[in-house]
Amino acid sequence: MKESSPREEKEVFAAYLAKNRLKRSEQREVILDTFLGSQRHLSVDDLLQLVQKRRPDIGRTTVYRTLKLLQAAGLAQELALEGQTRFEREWKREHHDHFICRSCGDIIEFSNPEIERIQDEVAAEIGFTILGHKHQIYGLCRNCSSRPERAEARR
Amino acid sequence: MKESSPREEKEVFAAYLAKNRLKRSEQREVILDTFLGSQRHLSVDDLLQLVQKRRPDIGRTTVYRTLKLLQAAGLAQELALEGQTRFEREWKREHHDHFICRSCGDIIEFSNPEIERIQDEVAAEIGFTILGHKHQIYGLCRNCSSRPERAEARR
DNA sequence: GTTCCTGCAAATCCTTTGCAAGTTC
DNA sequence: GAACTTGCAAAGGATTTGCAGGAAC
Repeated sequence: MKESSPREEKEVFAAYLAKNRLKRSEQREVILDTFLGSQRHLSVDDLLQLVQKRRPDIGRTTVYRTLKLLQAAGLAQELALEGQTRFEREWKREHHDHFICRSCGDIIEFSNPEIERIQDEVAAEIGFTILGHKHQIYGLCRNCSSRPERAEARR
Repeated sequence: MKESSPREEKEVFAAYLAKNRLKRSEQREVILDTFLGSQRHLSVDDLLQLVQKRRPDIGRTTVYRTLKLLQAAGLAQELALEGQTRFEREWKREHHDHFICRSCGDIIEFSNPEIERIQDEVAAEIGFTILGHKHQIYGLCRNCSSRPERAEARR
């Protein structure tokens, strides 16, 4: 499980900006820092709130725009869940998919080489070239499974 | 591969309406008919256009509302794709997932018991109760794979 | 200085909702 | 007639865009 350091990701971002003749800015730095500082699956609002704790004057628009840059730079990945959008770190992370708890909202990552392999086989059978995939499993996490009656109460 | 007849689905819808003390209407009939008449994966716009060929006075709002009813009745299922929403028939259809061609937009269904089985295993390992899942594989279909240069041109 | 950024407000896109008029039971 | 439906217009929520002022190079 190789995790890259935030340091490396900051360099990648700097390189990305340079290559595209874009400029660094205080805002972009704060947003990237905040994003890297949270290991969670953040919504734009989550990120905005965290960012504004440090710099209340940073606007939502800039967060949206910076997230686009992070995606283009390969640092962030968008997760389109039922009804909501989240972002997670992507740099040097192994591919993985997600379990999503419908009760508490928890997101659990998983990866299974078997599934990937079968996927490739099925694709090969129909001559399909895979560029990416989304595999989300919805249900109740362990905690919420054991408290079905009050599941919603656990936020 | 057991396919139910439109007839059966119409009865199911009628029963659903009756059970919920809702009323039948010309509009609902036309929308359901049109929906059943197309074996494709329809967007709301697709459906609206088809519906309006028959009854130009049926509004988009009614299509939205009727689709909700069809989902509630178990006749339609929403497919949340990257950036767009589609609807497909659900009644008595076996569970399946989708390949989506990013070039021509074609949607190919597939199902693989192996994958489902592994999925269940992985879920069991972490005590997760599966309620549903979404497995979408994006890429290029056979046709578009073989014409990479002009892929976008194929609509 | 020129080019790029930022935040705001306004614009989009997709979907839902309020409401008055029309239908179904 | 009471209850439900419809279509329109308006409202919502999420995301993008135009633009004038501000920062980076």
